[in-house]
Amino acid sequence: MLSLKDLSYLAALDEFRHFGKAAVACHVSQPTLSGQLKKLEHQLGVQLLERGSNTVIFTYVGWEIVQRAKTMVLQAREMEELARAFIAPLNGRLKLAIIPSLAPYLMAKTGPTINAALPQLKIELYELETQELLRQLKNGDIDVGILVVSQAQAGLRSLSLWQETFWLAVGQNHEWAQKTHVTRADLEGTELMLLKEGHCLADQAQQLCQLKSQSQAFRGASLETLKYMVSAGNGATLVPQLCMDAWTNHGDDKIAYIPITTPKQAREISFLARSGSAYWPCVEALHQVMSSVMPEVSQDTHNVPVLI
Amino acid sequence: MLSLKDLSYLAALDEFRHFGKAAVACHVSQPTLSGQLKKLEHQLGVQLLERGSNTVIFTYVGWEIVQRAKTMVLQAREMEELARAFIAPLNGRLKLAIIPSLAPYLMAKTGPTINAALPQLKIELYELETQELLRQLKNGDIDVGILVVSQAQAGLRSLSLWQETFWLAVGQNHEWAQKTHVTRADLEGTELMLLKEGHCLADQAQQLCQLKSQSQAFRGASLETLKYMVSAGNGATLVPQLCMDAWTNHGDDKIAYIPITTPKQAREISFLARSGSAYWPCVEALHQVMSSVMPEVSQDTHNVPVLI
DNA sequence: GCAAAACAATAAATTATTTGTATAATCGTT
DNA sequence: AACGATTATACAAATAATTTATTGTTTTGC
Repeated sequence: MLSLKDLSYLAALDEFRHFGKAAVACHVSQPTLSGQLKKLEHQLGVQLLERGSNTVIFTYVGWEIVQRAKTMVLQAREMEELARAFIAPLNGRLKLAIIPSLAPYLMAKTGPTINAALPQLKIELYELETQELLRQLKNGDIDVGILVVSQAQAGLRSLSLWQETFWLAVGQNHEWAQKTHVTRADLEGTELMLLKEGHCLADQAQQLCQLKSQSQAFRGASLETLKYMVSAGNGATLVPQLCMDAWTNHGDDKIAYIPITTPKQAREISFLARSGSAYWPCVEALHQVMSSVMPEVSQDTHNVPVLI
Repeated sequence: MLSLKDLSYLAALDEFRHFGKAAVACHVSQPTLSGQLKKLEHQLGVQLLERGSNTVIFTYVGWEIVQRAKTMVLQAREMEELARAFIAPLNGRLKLAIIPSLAPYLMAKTGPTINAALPQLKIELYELETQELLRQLKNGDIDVGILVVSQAQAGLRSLSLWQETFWLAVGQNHEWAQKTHVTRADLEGTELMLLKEGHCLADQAQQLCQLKSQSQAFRGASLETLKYMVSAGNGATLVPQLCMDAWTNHGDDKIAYIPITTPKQAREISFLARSGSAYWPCVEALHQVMSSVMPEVSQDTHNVPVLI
């Protein structure tokens, strides 16, 4: 197989038209360059040069070959250059997926801080439901996921980010609108509006309410949809804390958010990446930055039963 | 320096996503491929792959690199392909220069035969005066020359093509128009119209007429110009045989061509190429084809004093 | 002309690299 | 916990690249 080194010798010879000088430029001895070019000619099966004691003349094929050789040597240099630009671990490109019930609120909250702390890190953000997220994470389509990890995943490594409490959201005119808190017992058997199948939040809510199967008439495509349903007085839903924060921050007072106590309910948000991921330093850095922005986890929620 | 072979290993791994299969495709053992890719990563200073026992996932840099690697491997193949197309010696491109007093007539006479006999040979034709022709021949700007060789040239090899006799061309009304022949003695001291300085034909004519120095009022830029001068009755000139053949073939009867005898005068036309030329087989083939087309050299012109 | 210099080719020894075989380690699966 | 599939490692063997020293030409300078 052709060797890039030999091609670089050829390119140097084209530049200097002198074996000795070309050899110096390539940091090798003259016999090396001479011999390797002879080998190259043998490999290609054509005479590239006419050698005179005082002249180096390229044949027509030699000229054609040397042109291509130069571009290939250049490409090799560019390849090394490209790699060098990525040596710093946080200069890379990270494909990050987040579950839909978390993505917009988490990124809105942490995005600016991430950009400030890791300006060189280019994040490609995906919004994927748990199963698809795990699939893509395993086959390399994405590099990191932020999701609710129910069980240890083979080949994946996790880093816990936060415990996110659940709140009950009802319209202003809802019968529970004035409640200061609800208990888990209150919720059992209650009909909540949930997200479509596949969203882990739906599973979590069902588990919380002890519902056997989902016979709900309405299943929302997104939390934003559910928000409009609730604010219009159409029943209640369960929202994660970040989502609630985002809504209340926008001064949306058509919805009452009621804390769930006795016991407080939460889901554990984790980073997940492949065990051997080259991006692990990246993941750790990102984890640290995000952690610094997350609200304190109240003492109460520690060691609560964590939902899947 | 990066190795094309390693890049091909990387490309194969991208194709199969499996070290073992990629190794088979590259005709090497799995540890070889494994080791060389590790070396490649070390050379580039970046991790190209995430290795799992059941997965091969390219990092972002790895993906970028492998794309470039594929194009480079392809280019190498194309380079080999290109060379292969030139292995047949007569498939090349030959830069041929001919002196101006010969070029148009020689190519008109031999061109069709050359094309028929060597259809794959691409000839780039140049028309150069002797000194410039030798210079370009030596530095490789051209590969073969057809000219009148006065003396052996260092580093060049010649092949005799033909001895071309000279004829005296005069207008129909010239005092010599009815002569059946002229002798060398007749010409001595005669004023002939010659080509510009640098044309070897001018030197040859001067030598023939024993003129000390050129004080001619008119010196033609080309034989075609001289032809018009002569046909208009403006004196005489010396033309080489091929030129005369071409003219008479066109039925130009305003000019009388008078053979020069006692002794017959001729110039030796030769091929000249660099001693180490890769095109020598080409030159020989071309020489043979051209020879077959040239007029027979009459017995008389053998061993005549050959002009420079 | 002849000696010296310049240049590339060659020879032989050394060093570096690539490769293969055998084996170990890892991970997921049963 | 053992197995199967897959990749990594160790080490020896083969291959290739490189160097120094030398030779053979050609050019140059006297």
